[in-house]
Amino acid sequence: MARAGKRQEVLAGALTVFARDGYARASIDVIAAEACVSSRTLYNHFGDKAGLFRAVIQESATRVAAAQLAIIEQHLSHVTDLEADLVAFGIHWRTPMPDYAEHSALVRQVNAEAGHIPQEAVDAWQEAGPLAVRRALAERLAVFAADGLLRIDDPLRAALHFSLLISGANPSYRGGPVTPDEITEAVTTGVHAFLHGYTR
Amino acid sequence: MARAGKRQEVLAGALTVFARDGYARASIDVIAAEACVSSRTLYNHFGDKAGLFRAVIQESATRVAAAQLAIIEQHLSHVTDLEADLVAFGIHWRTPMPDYAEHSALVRQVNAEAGHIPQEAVDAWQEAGPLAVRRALAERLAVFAADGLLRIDDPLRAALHFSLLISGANPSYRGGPVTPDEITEAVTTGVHAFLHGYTR
DNA sequence: GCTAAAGTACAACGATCGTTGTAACTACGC
DNA sequence: GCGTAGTTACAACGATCGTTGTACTTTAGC
Repeated sequence: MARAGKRQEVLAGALTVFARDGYARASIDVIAAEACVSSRTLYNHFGDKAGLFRAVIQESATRVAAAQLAIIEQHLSHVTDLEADLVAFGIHWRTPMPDYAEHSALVRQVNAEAGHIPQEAVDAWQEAGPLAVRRALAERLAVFAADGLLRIDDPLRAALHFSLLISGANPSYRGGPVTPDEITEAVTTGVHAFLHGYTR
Repeated sequence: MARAGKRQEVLAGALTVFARDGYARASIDVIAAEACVSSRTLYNHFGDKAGLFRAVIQESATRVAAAQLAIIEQHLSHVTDLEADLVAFGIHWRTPMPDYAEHSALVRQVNAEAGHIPQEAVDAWQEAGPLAVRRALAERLAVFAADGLLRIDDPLRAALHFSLLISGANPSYRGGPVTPDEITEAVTTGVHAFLHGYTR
C-alpha cells in the first residue's frame, strides 16, 4: 500500500490524537504510530505539524458539515408537524455518528487554540464547517417563516439559537458517553424552548 | 515585598499565560516573567505546573462566579418589566468586566483540556464556577415561574438555555473585541428568543 | 521484470521545557 | 539589630519533541 490511502490514514490518526491531546500536546511520533505510518511519510505529505493540523481540521469540518447538511435536507425538506420534525432532526443531529465525539473534541481544541492558528485557516475552517451548516439551517428556518410557521427577523441568528439550544452544553466533562435518553430529553426541551420560549 | 501578594501576582500572571497559550503551550518561565517572579518561587508556592494550573482555574472560576452572582442579585431581585430587566441583566453580564476575556479564554482551555485534568479538579472547578452561577440563575427563574411570569419545568435547564442564548457563540475567532452594539443586539434577540421563542 | 515514486527505519540535531539544588540576598517580626 | 523565612539568580539535569538527512525497502505502472 504505497500510494493509496496513506494520506487518509494519516488524517484519521492525526484527528484522533489532535482531538484527544490538542495541538501542543500531540506529538508527531504518536500520530505516526496511531496511523501506522512512518513519521517521515507524514512530513512528506503535510510539510510540518502546523500543515497537518490545518489539513485535519479542514477535512474534519468539511466531512461533518456534509453529513449535517444531509441530515438537514432529510428532516427539514417536507415538514408536516414542525415541532415533531425539529425534534427528530435534533435527535438525529446529536446522536453520535461515528467520529462525532472526536470531531466535537477537535472543535473544542480549535476554539481554545484559535489564537495560535493563522487567521486564514480559522476562517476557512469556520466557512467549511459551522458557518456552512448554520447557513443551511437558516435557509430552512427562513422557509418556515415564509410559510407562516415561524416569526424570524434574522434567520442566521435564529439558526445559531437553535444550534445552541440543541447541541449546547455538552463539553463532555464526564468520561461516560451521553445516553440516548439524555439526548432525547435535551433535544425535546431545546426544541420546545426554541419554538415557545419560557414565557407563560 | 517578600511574603505579601506574591502568590496573587503569580496567579494573575499564570491566568494570563494559561488563558492565552493553554496548559501545554504555557511555559513556567514565561509565567514567572509575566508575574515578575522567580520561577523557583512559583514552585515553592504551587508544587508543580499542574498544581499551579489547578489553583488558577479554581481561583478564576470562584472570582468570576462571585461577580456574576452579584450581577444576578442586582438585576433579578426585584423585577418590574421582566423582558427589560433580563436584557439589562444580560448586557451587564456580557459586557466585559476586567479580565473577562481572559477568564472565558481560560474556560475554553479547560473545555479543551478536560481529558488531561484530574476529574476531581474539573468537578471542583465546575462546582465553584459555571454550576454555581447556573444554580443561582435557576433559583431566580423558578421565582419568576412561581410568580406566574414564566412556565418552567426544569429550572436548571432553563438557566442553561438562558446562558446559551445570551452568552453563547462568542469563541472570539476574530481578533477584534466585541462592540457594545453587538452585545446589545445579541442579548436583546437572545432574551426575546428565551421568552417568546420563534413560533408565530 | 524494471523503474521511478513512495514508504520505512534509524540516527542525529538543536531547541524547549519542567524541575531541582544551591548559595546569596532581602524583607519582615520580635 | 537579628534571625528566620521567603525570594532570587543561576546552573544544570534529563526528557521530550519537531525536523531533517540518508540509506534501504516496498509498491505501483508500464
